[in-house]
Amino acid sequence: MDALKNRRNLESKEVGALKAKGQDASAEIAAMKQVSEQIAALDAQLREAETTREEKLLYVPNPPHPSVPDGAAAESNREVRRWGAPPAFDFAPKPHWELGEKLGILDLPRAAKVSGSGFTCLRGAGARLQRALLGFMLDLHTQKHGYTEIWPPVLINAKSMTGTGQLPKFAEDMYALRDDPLWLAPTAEVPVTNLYRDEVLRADQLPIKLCAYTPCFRREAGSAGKDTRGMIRVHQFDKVELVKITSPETSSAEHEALVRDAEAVLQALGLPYRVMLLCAGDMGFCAAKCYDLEVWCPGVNAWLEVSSCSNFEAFQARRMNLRVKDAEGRNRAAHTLNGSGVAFARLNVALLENFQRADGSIALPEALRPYLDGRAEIR
RNA sequence: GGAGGAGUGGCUGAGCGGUUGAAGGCACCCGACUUGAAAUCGGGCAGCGGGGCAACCCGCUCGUGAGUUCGAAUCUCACCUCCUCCGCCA
Repeated sequence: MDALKNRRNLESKEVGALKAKGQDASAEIAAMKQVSEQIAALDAQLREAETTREEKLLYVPNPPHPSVPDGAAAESNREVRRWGAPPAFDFAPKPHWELGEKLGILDLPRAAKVSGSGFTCLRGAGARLQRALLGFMLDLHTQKHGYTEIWPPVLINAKSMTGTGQLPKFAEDMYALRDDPLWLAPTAEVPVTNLYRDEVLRADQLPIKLCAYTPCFRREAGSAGKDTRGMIRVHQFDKVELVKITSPETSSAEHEALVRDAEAVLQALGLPYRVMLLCAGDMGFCAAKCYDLEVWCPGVNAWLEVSSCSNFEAFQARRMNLRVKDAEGRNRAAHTLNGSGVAFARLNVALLENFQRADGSIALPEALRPYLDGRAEIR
């Protein structure tokens, strides 16, 4: 193939030289025409084979990191550590939907009227609390953890969705627009990581640490009937996301640090949680290793996932052609990581259920008060 | 949405069918001059993939993709992005 192309290149130059001298080159031209036809045929074959191969590769999941435990489902996840103690109540703790409704801060019936089931509407102090959480989390990550704040688009094209691994396999999990080839972001991971798609980064730019607040949209296809009450599993929720782009050498350490950054949110709010290392079977398609942060929610009597911190290693970087130039000047796939820091909906659940009092009012954590004009409770 | 214009190396900017992978400038690197620096002068300097111990060699790349041609940065078509003006609009 390359040899044929080489011949065409060389002899075409000769044709040019002959013509420049005013000589006849029709014999050479005829020969080259044949060569060009051969090249075109081979080229088409090669392209087709490569396209087929790449399409198939897009469906191959990321192999788990060696430190990931075996196992098919959540039962095999390993608890790594636990922080805080579940609160002791001298009354029966209520679930968040009862608390929220009584306080007039959560209006699920009207949200269903506007959009449908699986949507929430917060009101008054509930809405105000979101604004406080947003400021609190972003300040924590930008001021204490060294992340740069990003405010990205949330309507996403197919290339970006493929880059982070949502497409082509998970198209049915996402909302698509009817008239434009765009998708609603299921997580800020997509727009934020894809900011660097098709780039070659210098080692001295790394690690890149970004955080972003965005709404997130998920169809939750296939999870019908699960967690249908309240605001545990909804189609639209808000999230502060942490994203890192690192060299292959440092991604593992950066992953651990990212988990700690997410934990810092829960610690500052005083919410009891545990860190779970997911087993191979419970991890997503893209991750090489993943920790979940699960916060204790006494009202629903369950540990709820408020953050999922993944190291994708080179998986996403290869899909999005994101590379790092190493010391020898070679380009290698970067490593990408992300984790929620943290998701709002379930955080609300945790705040309401953990800090509820017998009379149905809610005590607000100290750390949030500067963001709430000093307010200490919702009642 | 309508009408125009533009996309070339890290940046800028020429080229508009035939040794052009691409002039010039800036930036950068090496060297000379200098006590040092600046200025000046000389030299070097695109990326990706493949082959070789190496000197080097080959292929691809001028927004993307198709096409015309023996040969395309240069011609044709489609798409994408950006800019200007009009309309609409938070």
